[in-house]
Amino acid sequence: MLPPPRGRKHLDHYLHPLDRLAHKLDIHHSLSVAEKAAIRDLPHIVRWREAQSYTLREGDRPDRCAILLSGYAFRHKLTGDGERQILSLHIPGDALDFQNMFLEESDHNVQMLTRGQVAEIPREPLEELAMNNAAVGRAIMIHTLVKAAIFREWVVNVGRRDARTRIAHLLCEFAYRLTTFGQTPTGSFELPITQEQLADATGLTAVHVNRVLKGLEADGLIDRTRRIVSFPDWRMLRDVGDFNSRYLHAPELET
Amino acid sequence: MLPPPRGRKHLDHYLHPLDRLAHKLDIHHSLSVAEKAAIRDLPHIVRWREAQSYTLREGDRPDRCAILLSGYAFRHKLTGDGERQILSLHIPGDALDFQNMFLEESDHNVQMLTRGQVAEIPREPLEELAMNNAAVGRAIMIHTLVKAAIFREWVVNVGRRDARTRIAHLLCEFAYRLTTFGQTPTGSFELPITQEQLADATGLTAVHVNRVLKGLEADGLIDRTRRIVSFPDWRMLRDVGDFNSRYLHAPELET
DNA sequence: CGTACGTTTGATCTTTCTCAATAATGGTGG
DNA sequence: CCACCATTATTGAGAAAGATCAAACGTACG
Repeated sequence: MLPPPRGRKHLDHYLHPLDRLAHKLDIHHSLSVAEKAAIRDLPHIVRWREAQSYTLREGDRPDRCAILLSGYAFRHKLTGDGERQILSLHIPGDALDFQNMFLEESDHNVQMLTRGQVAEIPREPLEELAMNNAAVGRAIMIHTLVKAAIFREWVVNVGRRDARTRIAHLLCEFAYRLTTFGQTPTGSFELPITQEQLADATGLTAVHVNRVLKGLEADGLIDRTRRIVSFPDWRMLRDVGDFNSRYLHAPELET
Repeated sequence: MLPPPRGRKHLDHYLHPLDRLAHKLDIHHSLSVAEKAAIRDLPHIVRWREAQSYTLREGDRPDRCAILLSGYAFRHKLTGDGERQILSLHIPGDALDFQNMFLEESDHNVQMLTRGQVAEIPREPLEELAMNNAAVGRAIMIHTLVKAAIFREWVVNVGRRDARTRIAHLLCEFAYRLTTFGQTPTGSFELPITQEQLADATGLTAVHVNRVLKGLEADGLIDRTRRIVSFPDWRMLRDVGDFNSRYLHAPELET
């Protein structure tokens, strides 16, 4: 699930871009072939985005919704002191801002974590489809509600868990979502994120994140190569991270 | 905005119960008279709920949605260690679980903070109205999105603000929501919440909350009488709490 | 091969937590 | 209205998780 190296052909090349979205919505609320086709037929533009580039900024009033097709993105907000809190991590197939269909002004930022592709759908036709096609509308509502459930779990994570548990939980969530919704084969997972970003996602400092990661590694819970993390023992990490997947409202994982 | 004393007539007596909901939805997305009437005509049962009683429990699969009519409620989740994190506070007119219309299993608990009334609407007719009446559907979507925006702000609050700012922010949010959506006259606000609940909402301990509250009081930012807090200087508290109302997507306040 | 960015480590400091005891408060029954 | 009980608030002392500061080390990439 790493972003494609520049210039190399990516698997996605063989899929229609919006199939990613249709597939993800379909997992929570199954859609007919016609409904999936209606999604695929939405007008859209596919763009490559560089790492760190902004998809959305606080205060913007965008007239389109972005769907992440490849690579990773994250959502964040800044405090008055300029401190950053990362609010969510996004994987291919995620809608980065369905919110824009209904709220005027964005209250947060969305930024690419890695290089990747984004499909931009104009607000109007997407909204029309959502309102006129009951199943699609329902699927979008469900997607939104699951995102809200994830925000709630993040409040718990940051508010009531210690550093080690917090980081383990974040890693578990990411792995779980990748396995359930992504094209990733089961087994090992990777996350190209800096320790500073990890700190901003967990409400810690980069220095402390570093120490916790080393601790998890020393205990055999994670393996690290550069900015990439993999998990040799899912079940153990899940226990350490106090991770229960109920809030993701997704099909159970085997493992 | 305190809950009505038992046995005394409450103002609400003179309103149709679901007007509260219609009014709140109307603020974010204006509804016609007919649309508001359609909401009012939804089948429902009004119940009194005692303080501390549960409206919804994690794991439940409810077949109705609850609307808070009077009193306050809160949403929370427990960690594996049994620690509680409060996720949101609710004021009259709030939908306590629109989520139930679309997701099977609840991933959190909702509990009454004070005694109050709740209207329960069966899932089916509510869902039907939402799907068939575009404006109502849109209004419900917006209500859901604003709730999600509030969860995001809570992640920021708990993740990246110090104790004093955190508590001041929570108080500001509550006051702002009451003023914007409630029937409360401007000026002073009250919140019947224990310090332990405040601690669970801010990711702190009750002891520390106590110290912070005394500090805020000593600095003239809040007044306290028993479990009730009021704010003599809104603007100052807003600055201390790093509070910016953008995320509430509500009309600006005068003050 | 030098620069910029990210990681690692040590030493020290602060906020916040923990534990424990005491004081208020609110509600209840008499 | 009063005494009693349970909950909540308050306060102090000590401990600890995590933050801060500062420096050294790696690595990627132009």
